[in-house]
Parts: sequence; C-alpha cells; structure tokens
Amino acid sequence: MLSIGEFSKICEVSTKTLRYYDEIGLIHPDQINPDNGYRYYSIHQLKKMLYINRLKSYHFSLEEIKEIINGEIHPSEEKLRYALHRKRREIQQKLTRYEDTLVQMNQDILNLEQGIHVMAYLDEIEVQLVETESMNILYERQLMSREEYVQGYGRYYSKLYEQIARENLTLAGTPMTIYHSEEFNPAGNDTEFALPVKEAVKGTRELCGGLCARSVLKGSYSNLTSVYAKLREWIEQEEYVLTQSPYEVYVTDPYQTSTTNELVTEVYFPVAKK
Amino acid sequence: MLSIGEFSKICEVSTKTLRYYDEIGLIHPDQINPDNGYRYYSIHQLKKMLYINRLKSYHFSLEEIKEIINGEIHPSEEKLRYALHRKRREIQQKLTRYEDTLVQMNQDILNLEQGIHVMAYLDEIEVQLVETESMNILYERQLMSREEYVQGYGRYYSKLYEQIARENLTLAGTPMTIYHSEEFNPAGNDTEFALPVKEAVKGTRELCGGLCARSVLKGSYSNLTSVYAKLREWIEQEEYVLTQSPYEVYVTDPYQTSTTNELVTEVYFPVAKK
DNA sequence: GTAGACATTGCCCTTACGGCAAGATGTATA
DNA sequence: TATACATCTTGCCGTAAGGGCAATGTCTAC
Repeated sequence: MLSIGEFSKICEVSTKTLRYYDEIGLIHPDQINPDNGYRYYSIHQLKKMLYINRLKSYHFSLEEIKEIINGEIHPSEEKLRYALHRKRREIQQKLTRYEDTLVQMNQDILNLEQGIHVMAYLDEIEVQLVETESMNILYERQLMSREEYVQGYGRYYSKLYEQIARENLTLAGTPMTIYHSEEFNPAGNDTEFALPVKEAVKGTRELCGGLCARSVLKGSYSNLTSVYAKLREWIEQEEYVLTQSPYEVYVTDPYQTSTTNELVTEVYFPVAKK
Repeated sequence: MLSIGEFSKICEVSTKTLRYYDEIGLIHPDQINPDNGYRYYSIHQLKKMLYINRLKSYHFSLEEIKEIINGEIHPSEEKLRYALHRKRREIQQKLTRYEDTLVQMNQDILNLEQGIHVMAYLDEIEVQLVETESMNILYERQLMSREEYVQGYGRYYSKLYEQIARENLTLAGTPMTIYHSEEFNPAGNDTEFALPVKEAVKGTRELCGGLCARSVLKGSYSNLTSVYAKLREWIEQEEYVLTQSPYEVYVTDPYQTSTTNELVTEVYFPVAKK
C-alpha cells in the first residue's frame, strides 16, 4: 500500500488532485484508514491513473473520463472507441479554428506593420440606400445555431438546388439568407435559406422589395458582424427603422470561390424613415 | 444614446456580458442615469466593443484586452503589436500541441480497431536490473519547468557541445539528463543536462555507477511518464530503494532522428536492495 | 519527548460569464 | 389613466479542475 504522497510521486499527479478525484468519484483509494482518514493506494491503481492522464491529454473532461472508465467494465471498449472518434473530430475542428485565427492575426499584424490599425476596416464599410425589387424565393426556414451554420448551409442549399433541378425551375439570382431572429441567441437563430426563382410554386414565397440600407462585404466572413453593426449604427444615426428581417446575398458562391478574398456578400436591411 | 438592450443587439453581445464588462472596467457605458442606474451607451462605443470582440477571438483574456486598450491612448499601438506577436506564438504552440495529440489519438484508435487497448503498452515496458560503470560527465544544472524544457534542451546541449569542441574533449557516450527533483514540481525541476567525456576537466564530475533498474523506451516521449511510473512500481514491488537521482540516456539523437518512432531512450534508476 | 515530514478537512480563489429571482422602471395599449 | 408587458437593476449561485492557505491531526526518526 502506498500513501497518497508516494502514489502522487509515482504517477506525477499532485496530492490535491488525487483528493479531488477521490471526491468526484473518479478514482478512490484502495483503502482508507477509518481512524485517521489516511488514503492508501494500491500499486495496481497506477494503471488506472495513467489511463486517466492519457484521456486528460486528449482533452476529455473528468466527467467524460468517468463515463468512459465506468462503462468499460465489459462492453469491450465500445464507449472508448466512440468517445475517441468524437473527441478527434472536436480537436480537428479546434485545430482548423486555430488555423483560421492565425490567418486573421497574420493579416492584422501585416497591417499594423504598415501603420494600419486593426479596426481600420470599420471605417471603410460603406452603407448605401437602395431600392430593391420584390422577388420570388424558394426557401427553407430553420432554427440554426452558430455551430451548425456551416453544415446547414451546405445541406439546405443542396436541398433547394435539388428541388430547382427536379421541378425545372429558373434561377433568378444568387443564394441568400434571411435572419428572422431579432436578437442574437446563442442557442439558435431563426434562419431562412433562400434561392430566387422565377416560378411561384409550392415552397416559394414573395420577398417584398422596397427601401434598403445595404453594405457590401468583400473578403472573409469574419468581419460580417461588423457589417451588421455598422448597418445598425447607420440606421440609428440616419433615423430609420427596420421594417423587415435583414438578409444577406452571396454574390459569389462560397463553394466556388477559391480564396476567401474573392468573396462578395451583400447585406440588406429593409428600412423606412422614422 | 442607446439602452443596454439596443447596444447589445447591435454588437451581438449579451446584456449580461455588457454589465460584466462595466463591472471589470473594460467598457463603461457613456452615461448612467443617476436616478435609476440605467446604462446608456453611445454609438461611438460600438467600435471599441467590436475591437474587444476581435481581441477575444484571438484568445486574449479580458485582463489582457484591458491592458491593450488602456495602453493604447498614445504610444501608437506598440502594446498591441507586442501582444499580437506573443499571442500568435502561443497559438502556434497550441496548434502543434493539438497536432501531436491527434497523432497520438490516431495511433490509439488504430490500435483499438485491432483490439489492442489504449494502455496495453504499459505491460510491455520491461524493467531490467543492470550494473553501470562510473563515468565522467560534462554538465549544466538548471531549474527547468516543463514549458522551458524543449528550448532548454537545445540551449544547454549546444553549450556543452561547444565546450567539448573548444577544449578538444572526447565524447564517451550519448546525451543524458539527470533529474534531481524528488517530486514533480510544475514550477520547475532541478535538471542536469550532461554529456559523458573522457577527460576530467573543470565543469565535469563523476557520475557513480552501480546497480540500476533500467527501462528502454522506443518511440515518442509521450509515454515517458509511464516508464517512470513503471520503474517506480517495479522498485516498490521488488523491494529496492532509490539511491541516486534517476537519469535518461538519449541513445538516438532526437535532433538527428526523423520520425519519433525511431527514438530510443533509456531510463535509469540507481537502486539498492532495501 | 519532540521536531519535522506528511496527512486531513475546510474555505476561498481562479475565467467569463449564464441563470434565476425580486423588485424598480419604462412604454404601449385599452 | 390603469394596466400589461418589456426592459432594467442588483444580487446570489454555478461552472472545471484544481491551487493556495490555514488549522489541526498523525507518523516516524532521532
């Protein structure tokens, strides 16, 4: 039997951590002296502890680790395999997000070296007042969270495109997304994916035209929230009010465009004078 | 002036967050109604808020963001440039660490598919009792944290190699590291980098030989702690005691070896029968 | 017998907010 | 004008994974 200090040295885990793991039921000491409460670990628990450390290095939460270990009594690591695959995907996603962040940072650093402040792009976002035509759109409306957005984008548009092909409809513009949620809700936003078509068939509706405040975003979507902010700022200052849900038009197809620099996105806020 | 709700919608930040930022002094509302405590934000604060969001996306802590913003009153973004460079390095490091994790996970998943459990390698770590010769080593002893280790490795060995070249000494073995800290201390461990040499000159000392428990680790260092654990376990079970500081011998040069699979590391624990 | 190492529990602290509650206030409508 | 409802306020608790510190109890070596 090993005291907590000895066990701690062997597996290079602090005694504090060992007590914490005992408390949350991740790994209990083999024996506890009932007189003084001293914890004693068996040398055979070393393997479990190293296993826990391994899983921790894969960024599993202690709660997840507990599940994996407890579920492992018999069903031949089915849980572990599943969890590992899931966690691998998570890490891959984090990785690409970090890569994107680095690209952005590099751009900002490059700008800074030339004396251009990080937020300078804000002043270059222009807002125009335009009159839009009514149009007929084929749509799919869904509650979407930020996480699902990228997946959803592909799924819903391919569904719409497929319907156009199947019913022999005529495309009358580029894809668009309409945001019906007034506020930003991290859990999910009421989002409408749409394609303008000539024919008014089942599954289409009219998108009313009218006065709009519009901005054009060139390049990566990372500045999109700034464009929204800028438009709302403009509307506030020029004393307009929003009359319908704002929408985006993807002038260039994000799936056809090789570099994000070539992307062109228009953002429309239907408005009226206060 | 915008109420907290309006401002929140424009910059897509929750009111809760805005109140929190007010509390920690990151961004105070432009005005506060002294009667009812209502917060009112100016539209000009939008830019600052978007700036904060941008910095957040670069994984700066709110404390860091506060420093960057406050230090930016005049000295032409010197702080921002410095912070961006530093943070970029941090993120690059995280990225490579994630990549390493993925490699490990892939290996484990592959093993699992073949029915080999993640921790099966533990049972394959063999411990041998060997007799070592005394040798003369050229050394650099330093307090090192886990973080600094990789840098330190290169720095101290190049220093040692340089001395060998300058003083025309004769190499008598491969590099080794001696760990003098009894316990693992996250802040820093007493670490000795050493190279065996024939000549006993200034800067060298004798490393006493004797009975040692030894394990050989083949492949990546990620299982090194397990090897240490295994050795300590063995010593415990076979009723030996540690008589000197344990050390590692890098049989293959980690800088000369292309794939981590080819790495060979010996771990020695000088022992005596209890 | 005592010093020093090691063990125990308990409490507070960390980040960046989210959730909930109770109450005050604002605004739109009948 | 009364009322309903939206919005605002503060305050308290919770998060993950322990670290740090304190007060106190126990073990072992000399």
